[in-house]
Amino acid sequence: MQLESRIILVDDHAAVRSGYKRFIDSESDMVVVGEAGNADLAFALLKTQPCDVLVLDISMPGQSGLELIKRVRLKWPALAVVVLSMHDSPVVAAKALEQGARAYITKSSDPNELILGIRKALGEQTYVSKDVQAQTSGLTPREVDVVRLLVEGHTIDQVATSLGISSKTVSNNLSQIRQKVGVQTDFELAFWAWSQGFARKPPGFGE
Amino acid sequence: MQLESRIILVDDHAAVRSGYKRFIDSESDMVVVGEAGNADLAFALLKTQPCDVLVLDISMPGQSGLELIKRVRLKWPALAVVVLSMHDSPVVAAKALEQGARAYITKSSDPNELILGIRKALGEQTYVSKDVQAQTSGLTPREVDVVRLLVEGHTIDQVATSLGISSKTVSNNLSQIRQKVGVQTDFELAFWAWSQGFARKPPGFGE
DNA sequence: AATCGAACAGGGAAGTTTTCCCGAAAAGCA
DNA sequence: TGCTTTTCGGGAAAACTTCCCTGTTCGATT
Repeated sequence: MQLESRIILVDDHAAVRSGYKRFIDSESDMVVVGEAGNADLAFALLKTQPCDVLVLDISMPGQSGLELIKRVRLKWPALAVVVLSMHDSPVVAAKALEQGARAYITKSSDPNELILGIRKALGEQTYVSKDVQAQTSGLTPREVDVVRLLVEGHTIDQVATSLGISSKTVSNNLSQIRQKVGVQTDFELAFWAWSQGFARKPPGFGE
Repeated sequence: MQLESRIILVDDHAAVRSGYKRFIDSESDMVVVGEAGNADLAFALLKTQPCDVLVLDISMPGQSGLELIKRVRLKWPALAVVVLSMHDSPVVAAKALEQGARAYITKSSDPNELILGIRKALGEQTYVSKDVQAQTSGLTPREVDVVRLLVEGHTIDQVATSLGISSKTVSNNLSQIRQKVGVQTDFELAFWAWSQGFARKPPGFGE
């Protein structure tokens, strides 16, 4: 395995690509090795340029990103595909994942969400950006943050530190989450989160 | 689906079979529809008698139960197989599950463990009797009870009630369990338990 | 521009739980 | 029949949860 994960960016606006490119390249272990402005160019590029992750906008003129995913997955089934989208709709996200995408990130998300999505995709996990997850779960984006970190095995204090808020607030959040989700115990919450696709497995657990 | 699950019992001691038969038949939704004293007879019986669960001793004269499982699974891959065994060894249990058994129950277990194992097997879940689970997990049998109920979504009070002990004790047990397992939070414990095959999913969660 | 509602952060206080420590009864071995 | 492990729970201090309430911020109306 090489040091850096090679990424190809597909988006019809060159300006958007360059913004994301700058951001991705600033990650020490990721590098953008190619760009394309539409589905056909992307497909052609993939034939000559090996890469680890394909990041693509699903709404492009010409062939849609969704179709491109399908085409790409037929030829390179193992390639990690991360979808960028303007829409924060759970339905669209579900379609993308159904088509074989590993992550679905809205463009209005913090760019770090894209990085996180890429990492999850590289690790063969799936990821949906916070705003979309908030909708499907009925939680607020912040609550999504909290529950995600918690079910990954972090303590309340660790979550508080990593979010830069007090553990009192995290505690209050957790209460609210339990309320909204309708569970009594953290065990139930863990399985709920799991069934929602929040977290696959906490670090260090097999199967 | 018929009202009663049809069960075939395989064990070389007729007395043992009749003991288990009586116990199984006393369950309102289970019925023993056949018995066999060795692997070959069992195989022959299966050809003529449709059934839902095969309950068999793995240590029998002639062809071993393990080999019978393999043979049976080749011909009826969907049949639920529950293994009865004298050995409380995790290694033997693992071998049985590897061969395709859904449950592994020691003969020294409470007969209710067998019933539970049959139910889990019918539900396409796996199950290992408490004494074996205690060994693989490093927990005491009681702790296994507690963690099992908890991760299935019961509250501490519910667990206390259903075990007939005080919730103070269950709390103390849970602390001890967290300690032994080496986890900080209930979320981690949930996933640990899951990875150990303690509980599949709590009631009411899909996928 | 002013307003409204939702999300977010966290303090206070009461109540509950956890944790740690300990002792006693029961079970299980040897 | 002793010896060890397990089980059960009390007590006390520490920690956490819950409920309520105050402010702030921010995006969306009107």
